[in-house]
Amino acid sequence: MSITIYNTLTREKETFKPIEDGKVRMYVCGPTVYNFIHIGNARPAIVFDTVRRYFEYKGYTVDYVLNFTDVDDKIIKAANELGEDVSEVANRFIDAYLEDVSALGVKKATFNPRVTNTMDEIIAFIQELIEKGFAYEADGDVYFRPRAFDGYGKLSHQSIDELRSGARIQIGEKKDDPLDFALWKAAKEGEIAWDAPWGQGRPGWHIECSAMAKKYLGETIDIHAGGQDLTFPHHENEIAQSEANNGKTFANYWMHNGYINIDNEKMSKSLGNFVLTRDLLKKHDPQVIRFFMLSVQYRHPINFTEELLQSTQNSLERIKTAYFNLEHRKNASTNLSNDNDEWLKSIEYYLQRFQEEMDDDFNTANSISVLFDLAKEANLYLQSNHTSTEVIDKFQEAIIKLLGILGITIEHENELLDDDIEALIEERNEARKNRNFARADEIRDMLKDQNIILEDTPQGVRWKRG
RNA sequence: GGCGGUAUAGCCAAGUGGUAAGGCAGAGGUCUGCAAAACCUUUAGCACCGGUUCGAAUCCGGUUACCGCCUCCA
Repeated sequence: MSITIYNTLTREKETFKPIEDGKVRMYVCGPTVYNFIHIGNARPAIVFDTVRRYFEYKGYTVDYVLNFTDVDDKIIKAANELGEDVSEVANRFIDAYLEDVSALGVKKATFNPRVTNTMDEIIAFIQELIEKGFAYEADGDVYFRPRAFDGYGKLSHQSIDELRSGARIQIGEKKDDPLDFALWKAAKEGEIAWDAPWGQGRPGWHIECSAMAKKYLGETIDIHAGGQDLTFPHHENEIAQSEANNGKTFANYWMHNGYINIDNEKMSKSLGNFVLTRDLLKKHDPQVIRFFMLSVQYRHPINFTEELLQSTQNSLERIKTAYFNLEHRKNASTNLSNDNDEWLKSIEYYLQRFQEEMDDDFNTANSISVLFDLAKEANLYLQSNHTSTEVIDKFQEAIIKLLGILGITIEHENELLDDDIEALIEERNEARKNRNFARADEIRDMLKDQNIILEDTPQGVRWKRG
C-alpha cells in the first residue's frame, strides 16, 4: 500500500511518489530561537517526527531538515533586552529547543542548518533573483516582487488582487508595491550585520528556507511542512523565491498541522495562556504529551486542557498495562500450544490495519484505535489458561513496534526491590496462604504508601510502581 | 471584504452515501478473601431547516454558532 498525503497545494489527498525511489527529502520549518518553545511549537515537531518515523518504518531513507532562524528582529530585540549577543541568545534557545523536543521523543534531524551558517548561499540566492529580475535593491534593502512570479498565491489559494487589499502600505516603505517582501534588510546602526553586494545587513525571513532547502535537499524536495499559519505568507513566498530562481517545482507535497488551543482559546500573550513545553514537561510524562498530540488528526485543531491530558494518561496506561500483563505471564507460559497460528494471524491483522490507517494521511487517531484493539486482543489471549511464549512475544513485539512508530517506548520497571520490601512481600504471601488477610492487607497498604502497588494474580503476586 | 476550517454520546475523537470505530469517565456484572488488572453488558440517530437518493454525519442549497489566515506567529 502506498501513502497518501493531504497536499495543501491541491487541497486533495494524493498518493505519495518520491522523487527518488526509497528516499524522502523533507523540510520542516523550525523555530525562531528567541524564547523557550510553547506547546504550539511542540505539535509540528511531534507530528512531523511521526511522519518521518512512519516513512522509515516503510523502508524509506528520510533526509529530514529542520532549520533554526537564529537572526531576526525578535532575537535582536531579546538580545538587546538581555544585554547579550544575538548568537548567545540564539545558541541558548537552540539548545533548549533540542532538549525539549528530544524529551518528547523527537529524533534528531538529518541536518539542522542555521541562517548564520548559510549566509553565502542566501546572498547568492538573492543575487540571482535580482539578476533574473524578480527582485530589486532599494537603498540597502532588497525586495522580491510577487507580481513578477506567475503563480503567486497558488498555495494559499489567494489571487494577488485579493491579497493586495489586505497588504499594508507603511509610510517610509521603500517598496515599489505593498505586496513586495524583504529578502535583505539593511542594518541599522550597531546591529549585527553581514557584508553583501548591496551593503551590510541581514536576510529577510523567507529567503533562508529557500536557500537551506536547496543547499541540503536540492531544487525540488518531496515534502515541505510546517504549521498552518505558515501557509501564508511564509510558504507562499518560499515557493515564489525558489521557483522563480530555480525554474522548478519547489516541493511536491505541502503539509500543514493545525493549531493548539488552550481551554478553547487561542494561545496568545495577551490572553496570558501561553504554555511552555518546558513547564509542561515538569508536570507531565513526555510520552503522555506526545500521545495526546497524536490522538487527533494532525490537520485538525486540538484543544489542550489538564483534564484531557489526564484522560490521555489513563488511555496510554491501558496499552502499557497490556504489555506488562503479557510480560507477567511469560514465566507461566510454555512453548506448547495448538492454537498459536490463529493468534499469530490476528496479530498480523492488527499490524496491517495500523498501516492502513497511517497510509491514509498519517491518521494517528485511527492508528491509535488499532493499538487499543490490539491491547484488548492481548488481554483476551491472556484469559486462556495455556499461553505460549511465542504468541506472547509476538504480541509484545507488535505493541513495541506500533508504539515505536508513534515515538513512544515502554521502559521496564526496575527489576530490583529493596531486600526489606522483598521480605514484606514474602511475609504477605505467607499470611495469605494462612488466610491471615488482615496482615496481608496491612502489608499491602504499607507498600502502597511507598508507591509500590501489589496485585495478586493466578500466576502469583506482581508489583508495579504507582 | 477575500480564502479556509469546525459543529458527532458527560468528555476526547474517528467515520465523508448503506442503518454511528476507539479511548476516558459513569453504571451494572464476572473474576478476586478483599482489591488491582482483565473481560462482558450498558449510554448518541451525528448544530438547525430544506433538497437529491431506495438509502445521508456523509452529497447539494440555506441558516446559526465558534475559529483560523489575509500583519510577526507552529
